[in-house]
Amino acid sequence: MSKYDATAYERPSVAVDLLIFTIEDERLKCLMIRRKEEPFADMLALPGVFVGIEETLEEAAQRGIREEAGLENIYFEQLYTFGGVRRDPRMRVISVSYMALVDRGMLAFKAGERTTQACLVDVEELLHAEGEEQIPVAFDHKDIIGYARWRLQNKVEYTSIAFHLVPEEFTLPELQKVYEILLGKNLYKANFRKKISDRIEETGKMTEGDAHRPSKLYRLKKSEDE
Amino acid sequence: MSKYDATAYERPSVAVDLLIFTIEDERLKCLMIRRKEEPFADMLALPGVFVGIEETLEEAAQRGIREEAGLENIYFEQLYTFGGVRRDPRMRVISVSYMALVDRGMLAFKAGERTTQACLVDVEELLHAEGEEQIPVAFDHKDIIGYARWRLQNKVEYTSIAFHLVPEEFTLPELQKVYEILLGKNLYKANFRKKISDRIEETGKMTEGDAHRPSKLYRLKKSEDE
DNA sequence: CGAATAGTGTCTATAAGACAGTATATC
DNA sequence: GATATACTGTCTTATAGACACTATTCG
Repeated sequence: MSKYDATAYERPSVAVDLLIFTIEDERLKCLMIRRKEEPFADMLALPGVFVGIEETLEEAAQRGIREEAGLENIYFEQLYTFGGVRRDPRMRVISVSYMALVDRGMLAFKAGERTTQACLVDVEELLHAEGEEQIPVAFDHKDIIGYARWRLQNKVEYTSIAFHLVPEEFTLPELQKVYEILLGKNLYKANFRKKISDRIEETGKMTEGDAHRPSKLYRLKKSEDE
Repeated sequence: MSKYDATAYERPSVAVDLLIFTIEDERLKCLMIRRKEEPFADMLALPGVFVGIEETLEEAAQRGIREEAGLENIYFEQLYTFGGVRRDPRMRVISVSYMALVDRGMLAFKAGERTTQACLVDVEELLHAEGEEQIPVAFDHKDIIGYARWRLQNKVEYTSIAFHLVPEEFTLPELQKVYEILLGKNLYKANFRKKISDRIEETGKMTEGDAHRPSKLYRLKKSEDE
């Protein structure tokens, strides 16, 4: 670091790309934007912002989440930094990706609706569709989503990250469904409950109005988390 | 991304900082450089290079490892990207950190010796020394090392990352010692062997010349790893 | 043979997995 | 009572942890 004068070098642009995940209709979805301009016009892309010279990476991510999704104070974490030379055909852009998780109820727009630009894209479809059905994705954003999907699956197993995808008060069947979606497999009720029992506490409330036995509402216990 | 013209913005510099870890004298050590210039003159710092405009992050990391440690083809992985606004008092520098692991035998310089600039610093000492004994570290590099230390401890538990810290052919007592150093606790021989038995294979060779029972030499089995 | 380190067998405790049963709403 | 979903008990299996024992080299 000491032997180079950075001012003499041509500098790349630094951007923050955002992966805002949620669960909708029992599917994992990612917030994406339909591009209006070249390159990749009319294709789907991750929302992102350039990092201001007086702004930390976290601040840039937070700003992006606010500007692109209208969200404040949601959970997010740095994912990975992508630095391929020709990721963006216009110029060199290094992209620090941040992954955010949010309960569907926090998102402003309604199911199916596409706001001016933003829409929720089914992650498995996007990643695994073949041939005709393949969804065109701009830049290297499909790779980024694939990496995030992988990390999410891993982190579900050893952290409480899944709790960010349900409301503050949730039922166990609801939470279990989120785990099943992220893990891609079904779980046994009894075992699931044993596993998470020490991370939750009862609210005293119950669900109402369903044509079957009501469910207890829980919340995440204080301490730990990630 | 589409609504901004990045060329209009002032751009940060992008550097790669390198954490090159090894085991020496049964201690985890990190390769560091004594700075000769301000800021932080005479303090220890992580080696690093600026990312060239036609160079991927991985290429920059690889180049740094070659230039600063004389190493080729060693294991490394991206760690985290640090983007605080005043990390470097001279200018805005965003640093993508890479963590490399190498067997002590691969490093050119001898124990205790300090090459022109490079030396091996005891990680626990650097992180936990208090008051008088505290080791002055430049920039936010102590935080970076602390983060790497934490990640290393986690990854030891669920990956084969520790194998990069021993020679290609190693004994189980030797490998166990590395695990103990990274985990910060002692392990039972029998249990350790059970746990890793399916990741290793015998070479057929044994250690020689010690005043006690010789030890079998193993190598990492193909497949998996991380 | 003693010192030193390498290597193994086995019991116990804890967690993961599977499945069957009971409970409580609405209609 | 039928249906639908919530919830619980318990057996089995796999894995982690603790400890005692045997093995092989040198001097």
